[in-house]
Amino acid sequence: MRLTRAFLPTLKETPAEAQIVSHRLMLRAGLIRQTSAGIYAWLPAGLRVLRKVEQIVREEQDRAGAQEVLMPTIQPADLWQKSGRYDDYGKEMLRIKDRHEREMLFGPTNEEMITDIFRSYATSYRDLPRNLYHIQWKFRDEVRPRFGVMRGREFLMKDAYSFDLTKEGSEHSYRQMFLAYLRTFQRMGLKAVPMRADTGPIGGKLSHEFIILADTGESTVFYDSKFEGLDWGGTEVGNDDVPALKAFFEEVTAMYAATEEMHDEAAWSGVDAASRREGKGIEVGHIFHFGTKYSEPMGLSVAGPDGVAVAPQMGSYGIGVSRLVAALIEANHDENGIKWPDAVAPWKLSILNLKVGDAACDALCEKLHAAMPDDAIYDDRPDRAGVKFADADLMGFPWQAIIGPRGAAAGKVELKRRMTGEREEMSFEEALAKLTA
RNA sequence: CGGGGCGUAGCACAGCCUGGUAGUGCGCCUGCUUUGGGAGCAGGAGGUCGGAGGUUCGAAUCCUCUCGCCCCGACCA
Repeated sequence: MRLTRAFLPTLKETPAEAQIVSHRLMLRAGLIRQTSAGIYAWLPAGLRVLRKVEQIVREEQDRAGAQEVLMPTIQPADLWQKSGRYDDYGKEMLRIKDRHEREMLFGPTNEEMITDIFRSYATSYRDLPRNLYHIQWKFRDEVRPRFGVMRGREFLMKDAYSFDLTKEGSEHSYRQMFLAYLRTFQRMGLKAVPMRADTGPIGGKLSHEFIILADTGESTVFYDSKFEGLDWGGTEVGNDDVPALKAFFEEVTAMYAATEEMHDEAAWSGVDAASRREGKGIEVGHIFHFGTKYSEPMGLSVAGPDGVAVAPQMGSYGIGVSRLVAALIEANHDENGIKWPDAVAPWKLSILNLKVGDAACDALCEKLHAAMPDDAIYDDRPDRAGVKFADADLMGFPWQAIIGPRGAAAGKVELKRRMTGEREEMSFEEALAKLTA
């Protein structure tokens, strides 16, 4: 993509409404545009990041055996009247009426709807277990939306729902998601720590929040430093290997991790002093086991092996996909802008032509651009070098190929790594090999 | 939902107290010079001052109502 043709508006100054760094950078780098309080339009660069985050989430859900569906944003009120939450949910639920005066709502979550859908088809214990998820826009009419997409009213969420015959089965489903979440966040280059959590209004007993560590995070967290070195991606635990997954889960949850609210000084003092860590974090995921809280009132039951009807055990598993985009920036930035991890960068590379019009520069840039048409932004604007450096740093492309008259004459490309600031001059071929490795 | 603040050009702001017909910087357009970390000079475009009503000869400015947005606190992916 040529910058002279792209819709990638950057701002030199920070819009007044933005308070936190991710919001400021998202506005300055042209990722999002506010349309009203807590509601944002996603511009090309922001949308590409959102899609990449979404895709990683999707792949790890699939890997864990969950199956994707897509439920609507608008739901009928009667589903919620059945579960009893229509009244409980309060003003946070956006209620609307259609032209026939039917009561509808913009879904804040989907327990009712998925239970209703599943109920229509599941009749036997042989239909269990199942785990269904979707990635869909939600709306919660927050009293005070703030921090950009970190706490918007409209947000993109992945929510999965598991159905099991027994409590033991449901706990296994829970652990599958637990591992999937650790893998998901790690793939994005984030350090995530699972913390035992309050179950809140959704109900149930078993619940964990996933907090990613970022110095600018809102919540204070206490955790064992062992979390920092763990590699979940390499954890080979089969989805259906119940004892192995249980052992894994118990090993991880045995390590101390708690948010301020759940912090236990007695247990904390039992952790080796040298590995006690206190930091800031952002909640990006939350998983719950809640038994028959929805299956019973919604009338979901299947015939058990003995022919007796059983209400399935359920769990729900959320990841704030749009919030993750902001969280990624909170965890990866400096004074010049965003430093996208490779896995989620909108484009892998920015090609900086420092002297548009110079035959050698133009030729080398075009050649590189042609080699990576989908992964590169070619800054072919007739602007000064400083402008291009500033914008490339702001937008946070993992690699910058800096091509100026001096190097270009010798066929040399200077590669800069945004994350570390390292720069190195090399031949075109070497550069291309590095970039496509 | 309680408390506070702000709406003036694409962005950041001044002007308002003390009414006299709108300004600065950045950005944008044209030209010349410049050219490895947000250039210089010259010329130019762009705003019914959030909206409605009122006071007044005259309202960005004073009054009333209204809409929107932001911040602090209680709640949440």
